[in-house]
Amino acid sequence: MRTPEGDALSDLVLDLFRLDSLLLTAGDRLVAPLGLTSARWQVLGAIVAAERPQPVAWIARDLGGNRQNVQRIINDLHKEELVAFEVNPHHRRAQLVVLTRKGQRTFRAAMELQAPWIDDLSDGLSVKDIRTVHRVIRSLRDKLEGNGEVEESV
Amino acid sequence: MRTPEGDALSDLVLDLFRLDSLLLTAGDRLVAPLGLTSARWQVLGAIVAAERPQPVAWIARDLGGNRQNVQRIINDLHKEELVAFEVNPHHRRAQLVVLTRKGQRTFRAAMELQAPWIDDLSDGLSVKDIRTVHRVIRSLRDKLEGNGEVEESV
DNA sequence: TTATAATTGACATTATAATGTCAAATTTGG
DNA sequence: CCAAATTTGACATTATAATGTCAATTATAA
Repeated sequence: MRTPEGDALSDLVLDLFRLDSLLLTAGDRLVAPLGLTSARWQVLGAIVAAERPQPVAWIARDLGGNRQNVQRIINDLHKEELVAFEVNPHHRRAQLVVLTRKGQRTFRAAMELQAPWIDDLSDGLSVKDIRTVHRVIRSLRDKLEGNGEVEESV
Repeated sequence: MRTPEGDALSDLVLDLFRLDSLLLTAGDRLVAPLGLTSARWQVLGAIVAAERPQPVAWIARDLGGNRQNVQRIINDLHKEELVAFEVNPHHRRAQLVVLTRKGQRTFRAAMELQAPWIDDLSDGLSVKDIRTVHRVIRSLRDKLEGNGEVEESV
């Protein structure tokens, strides 16, 4: 009915869902003392990771999340003064999102909490296997992101 | 700051989140014609996977989801006559959840849609690598589920 | 048996996420 | 320069998920 690869991947998917939910919950617990959640942490991370300040819609695209939700999260972060908006020379309405001092401190604190936690979580695994996992995950991700775009050759 | 394993795992996590969300969305699209969603499909799967009919709370535990949400989903499935409740000889209130004929047909139809889809998704990957991924995922899952229970030896 | 704790479904409330629409602003193509 | 398409943030609505509480029921232990 299915290929051996399809079977193996099928077996994997449910555990993947479960792991995802466990990671989110663990992340929530980890950074709760900082007033963060997994979602907020991820948004801060996307802002840090970007080379230059971006408007909300771009950050949402980077995250693969939907625009309105990311907007809400960033507005929340703004209320708590973790991010600020800067004038965008290229767009009057779409302001650029940057971390405030407080935002930088909070993000750094989160990463400092993360280090021992992820070290412990990875204990017993080999870098080689983790890389294999990463490669497969990326491959699946890429395949799913190429939304069946059958590009018409002009 | 982090071990090499911790670093590698860190790199992995964000892609894992993204993949998860892509898989859920793809699943939603796949089974939408059947009136299902990823969440409903998963609940049906848990009912099928269990050896014997279970009350809602047990299914929720199997799924690692929260009880109230699973209850809501199962009530929805009940309204659409995909599941039915049976008297539980061991508990007056906690009825046993079973699939109706329609539920069985729908679940089977979902799996038939899934087969070619997952075959295609797994194309290009080796069973060996997929199994490695599964093993690592399971290991992480187990570690996160053992909620720091420092069992006291009596 | 009795009392104490744990489980379970129902209900209510809140939080988060997803979807759709709109007007302002920008970009694109001519 | 102009018109059409796209992007963007704001807003509203709905859907889904999470959290807390309660009474009924069952399980456990004394």
